[in-house]
Amino acid sequence: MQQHIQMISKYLDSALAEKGWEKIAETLQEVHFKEGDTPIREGYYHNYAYIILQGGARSYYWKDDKEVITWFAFENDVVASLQNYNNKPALETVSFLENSHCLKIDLHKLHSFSQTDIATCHLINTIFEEHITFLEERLRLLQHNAGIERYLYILEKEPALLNRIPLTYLASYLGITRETLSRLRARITF
Amino acid sequence: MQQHIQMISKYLDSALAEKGWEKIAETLQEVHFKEGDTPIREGYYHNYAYIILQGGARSYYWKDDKEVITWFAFENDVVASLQNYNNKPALETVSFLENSHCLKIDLHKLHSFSQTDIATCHLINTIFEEHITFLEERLRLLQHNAGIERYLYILEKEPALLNRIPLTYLASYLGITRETLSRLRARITF
DNA sequence: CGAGGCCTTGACCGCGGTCAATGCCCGTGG
DNA sequence: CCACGGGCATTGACCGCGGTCAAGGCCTCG
Repeated sequence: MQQHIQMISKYLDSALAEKGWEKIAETLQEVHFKEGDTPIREGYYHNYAYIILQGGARSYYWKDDKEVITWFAFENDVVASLQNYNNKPALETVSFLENSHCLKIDLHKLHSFSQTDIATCHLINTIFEEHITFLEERLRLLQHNAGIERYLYILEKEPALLNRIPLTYLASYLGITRETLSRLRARITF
Repeated sequence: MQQHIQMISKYLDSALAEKGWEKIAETLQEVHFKEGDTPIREGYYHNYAYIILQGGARSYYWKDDKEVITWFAFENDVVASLQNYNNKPALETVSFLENSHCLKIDLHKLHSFSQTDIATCHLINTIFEEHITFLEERLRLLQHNAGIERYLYILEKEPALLNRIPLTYLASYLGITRETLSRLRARITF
């Protein structure tokens, strides 16, 4: 199980320092997903979160008849629905982009550990905080920036993303159409 | 001090059930702000959060030479900078919209209580969770909705907002210009 | 009564959405 | 080995939403 803890490299430093992962790490199980697998579905309850050891996933919801992508997750990221954690149906669908290798976290156990184990409670705090930082940065990007600035932001901050996802997904993530993204890219190249 | 706890009505039910507020409540102090007071400033450290008992505030940052408003807070809302909580300079400025009456929370104490007191740790979890829900809803609003839909959302979900803030602020909050908001409103009225 | 803050309205135009056609890459099957 | 089809990206034509700049109206306060 120590091996699992070592794999959770992203939260390792802060969490192990307070022995935060030890309790939940004992319950972790390794699982594999294939490209296209969709463990978490909008409107449904799902009792697990996942840490991606190898692979990638995306989260999206349906607006009118189109998918709107809200995030991507890759190695060392946590994949979960906050609603599921609170015993409610998910608001988004999570689908794997690649064949993936994950650690499975039981949400009921995590929730109940956090009631009595302060280290687990801190662990959740850390994950929440990181998610808030991500969301606030994303809101800054979307609230008052033109399409070109949104794309340049990805080029600068997440260039690796371009090699792992279709541009159609990136466009949705940036809140623009695939055609507009295509034109923005053409503008930059020449 | 029990009086303070009773005033924190928004988090009272869940928090008091686990005695979450008791430790930090002993350190709360009542403070008053005047319209225009700006306790939290972009780039600066500020050691307090506030619960608004009466009044209102807004948070914003500077983009180019314009203010971009990220949230409003009124009665029973918590006003704080997550960066300040983590001992870093604030990313946003918080300014009071009205003469306000607040409870002041010492962030250092809150942080240190949360290290040993699991109830305080849960309290922070609750506040973080609520903030995540707020941010995710806001991202849905901004990522793939036209101006008119954004305004209609406020009309439906937060109609009281219209009576307390200038339309210029609302426009910024919705990610559009004041002129566009004005035209949208004209379209709806007739 | 004048000044300033806030909202509205007008003219103009560029960004970005929609619809449709075309190009490119690659896997599959004849 | 080549031909076809499907998935994805690009490009074009068109146009409406929303940004910018500027002017004008309304209300409040000094």
